[in-house]
Amino acid sequence: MPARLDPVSAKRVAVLKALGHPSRLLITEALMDGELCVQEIRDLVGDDVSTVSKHLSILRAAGVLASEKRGLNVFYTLACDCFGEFLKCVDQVCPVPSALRAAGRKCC
Amino acid sequence: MPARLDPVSAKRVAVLKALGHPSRLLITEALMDGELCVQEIRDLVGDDVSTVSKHLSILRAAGVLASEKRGLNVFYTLACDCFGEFLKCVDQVCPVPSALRAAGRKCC
DNA sequence: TGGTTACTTGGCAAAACAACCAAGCAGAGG
DNA sequence: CCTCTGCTTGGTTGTTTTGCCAAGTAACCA
Repeated sequence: MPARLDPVSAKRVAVLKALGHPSRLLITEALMDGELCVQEIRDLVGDDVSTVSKHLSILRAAGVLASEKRGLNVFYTLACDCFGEFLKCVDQVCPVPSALRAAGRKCC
Repeated sequence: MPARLDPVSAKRVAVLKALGHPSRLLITEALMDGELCVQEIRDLVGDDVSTVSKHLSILRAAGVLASEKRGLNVFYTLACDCFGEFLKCVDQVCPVPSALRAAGRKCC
């Protein structure tokens, strides 16, 4: 990575990298339906608890998730309500044939 | 990756992973100002041409970029006009203190 | 206090990724 | 035809990531 990255882009990379993993995206998508504790997330993705915990750390460090400890459990939630909108944006970054774009059709 | 991913999420992961690299994000951001050929991109990121070419392959495979050969040059462009909107969405997936969210303030 | 549950952290081996060099390939122009 | 430029592909090496096990920490309960 020779080129220096400005802080804004660096934060973007952190978020994108955090979400660019099958298990981590799955976790984040699941949290759109509400908070989950680590065990529930473990059942969802099927990995070892330690692996899940590390995934969650990465997502929290990137600012995607927030966590709250209640009793013995740690509950994870989306840090931002706009994640659904974000996913729509991801889906719109799509391979539209340039012919369509040249014809003035927008993909979003 | 034990849990099977549905095709939609798999595509999302590909896009997010492709953009979750400093050079690749830099390239994509630069293309918002218009098409660039490989040499120009090489000057931008400062990597070896072969490295740049591989980055571009990844971005094209993910559907983020499109390429067109004209003469000796290969020009790369954004596959979708909505990339600026996408970046806004990325920036909005932010670490807002839960206190703010609890108070009903939306981050986006 | 000791035990149990829930989670995190450290450490390690396997896998994936990144970046370089070298070689190959395709057009353009002698 | 040859050569040169622009880009891609193959190969190698070094780094990063991933995922498991084991050990450690924290909160609850008896």
